[in-house]
Amino acid sequence: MFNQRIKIKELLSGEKTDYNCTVMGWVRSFRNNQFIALNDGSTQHNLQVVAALGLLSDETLKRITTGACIKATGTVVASLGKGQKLELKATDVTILGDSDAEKFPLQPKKHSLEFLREIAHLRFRTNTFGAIFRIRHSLAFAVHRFFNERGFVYINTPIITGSDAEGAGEMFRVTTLPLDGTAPKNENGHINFKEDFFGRETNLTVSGQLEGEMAAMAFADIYTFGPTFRAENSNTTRHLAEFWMIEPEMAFYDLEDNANLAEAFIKYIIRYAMEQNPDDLQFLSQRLEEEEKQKPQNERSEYSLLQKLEFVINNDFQRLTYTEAIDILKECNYNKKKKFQYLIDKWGVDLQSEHERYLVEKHFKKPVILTHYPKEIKAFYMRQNDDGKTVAAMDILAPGIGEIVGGSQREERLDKLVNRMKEMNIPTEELDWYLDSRRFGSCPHAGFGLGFERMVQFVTGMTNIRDVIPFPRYPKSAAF
RNA sequence: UCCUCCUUAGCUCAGUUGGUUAGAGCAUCUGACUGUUAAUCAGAGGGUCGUUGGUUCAAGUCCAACAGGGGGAGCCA
Repeated sequence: MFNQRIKIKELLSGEKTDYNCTVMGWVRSFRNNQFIALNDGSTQHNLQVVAALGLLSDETLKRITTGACIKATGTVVASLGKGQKLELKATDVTILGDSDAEKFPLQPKKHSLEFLREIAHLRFRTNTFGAIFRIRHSLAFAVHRFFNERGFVYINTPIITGSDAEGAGEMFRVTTLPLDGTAPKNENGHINFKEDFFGRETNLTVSGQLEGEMAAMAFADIYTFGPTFRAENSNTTRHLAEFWMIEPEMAFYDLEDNANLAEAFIKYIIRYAMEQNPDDLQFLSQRLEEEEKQKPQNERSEYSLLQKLEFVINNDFQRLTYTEAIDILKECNYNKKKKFQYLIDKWGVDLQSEHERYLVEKHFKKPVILTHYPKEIKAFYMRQNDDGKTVAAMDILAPGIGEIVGGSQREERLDKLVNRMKEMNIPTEELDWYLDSRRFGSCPHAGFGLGFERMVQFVTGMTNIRDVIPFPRYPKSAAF
């Protein structure tokens, strides 16, 4: 009966003392041959297990090492020491799993994030990653809660897709055909995918949006939350080859409704994490402040992580159009003094990250919702505005992260959609099923995609996206 | 993919203008101490200086290529 254990979070949050219980967890440090700092992942805090001198054999004492898994039974008492309110006065300590002190890579000291990334299978056992993944869980849970409260239907869109016409990025091929050159060929000498498992070319999904739109044409409000794959050779702190994306799609929403939902959604899940994980956020906030102290003064941020989150949930996001943004950028000192690597000279250019950062971090100092982009730099399915130049697109830019949401009102008018697809050389035959939604009961609708890891980055303050997903996948890396 | 920086003990780092036997803290091991908070004190072990090639009387130190990592850019969420 292992489940008679009490979780350390529950034990430490109680006011009650002088009762017997059993805890199980992993040793963080062992001081003075008496004091075991024990963590079971339920909370940031360790439980101090006190094994009185003489209670345990020398042989057992030697096996209580950093990383070892133990079971401790005893009495919960008010602590005599200063660092904690409660502690467990042990009557018995059993070793469940040894951890060779000479080989276990984690020590009771600070490790670099780079080193921990190399031992991703063990980094869950550190304070920092414990906090990150408990917060990640809360955010994921809050995603479902938010949409459920609003009557959205959770739709699972396919991970293996047949459509290769979305143009959302490079894709990973899915096939069971042999790679040694013996794959069946057709009369042109190309590989004959009719003989492949699915009888056609298939890939891992780059977005569930098109399928999501089909469901929105029946349930009105839906969302997806699943893994997404991009085979781009991106080596940055904000890209992964495998990441999780949330894509709501709403019938009877225009661009403004869409932006309102996105803003409310982001604030809701941040607030939920702040309520559920105050200790974890406090820890990460302090950790960042210490890191900031290493930096020169002018590079330090004005606000702590907690202050930043507080500010975001209590203030409106700044909304402006692409055209307004270009005007601001054109007139700003950075542009005039040629501090931008890419100078803003004319309407129609795509914004570089330096421009997005200027708007968000220097000019407005808050999250920004940019709308009405030129149609040339956006996807085919976005609704064309009456000016003939722009589409009803919407990007949300977050300080320190950049684009966290990309969305739009969708083009619901069949003729306009087909024309745009032809202009952009997107084969309409491949997406005939998608066009059916515009043939049969089409309606105004909108949606967006939110990169879950980028959201976790924003809330935890982690600067590298590889540190907010348990086992990151990126070019030349799929260990574990 | 491009630009840039880095690679010295298990970890974090120092190592002078190229010059004898490459150092520290933590970790590990041995011992001491025992209400400690990354416990403390004493001692010990631990290195193919990322790899390969080059320059030189002499390379951890200079040069080149490759590998791995960080940061930035592009692609985007």
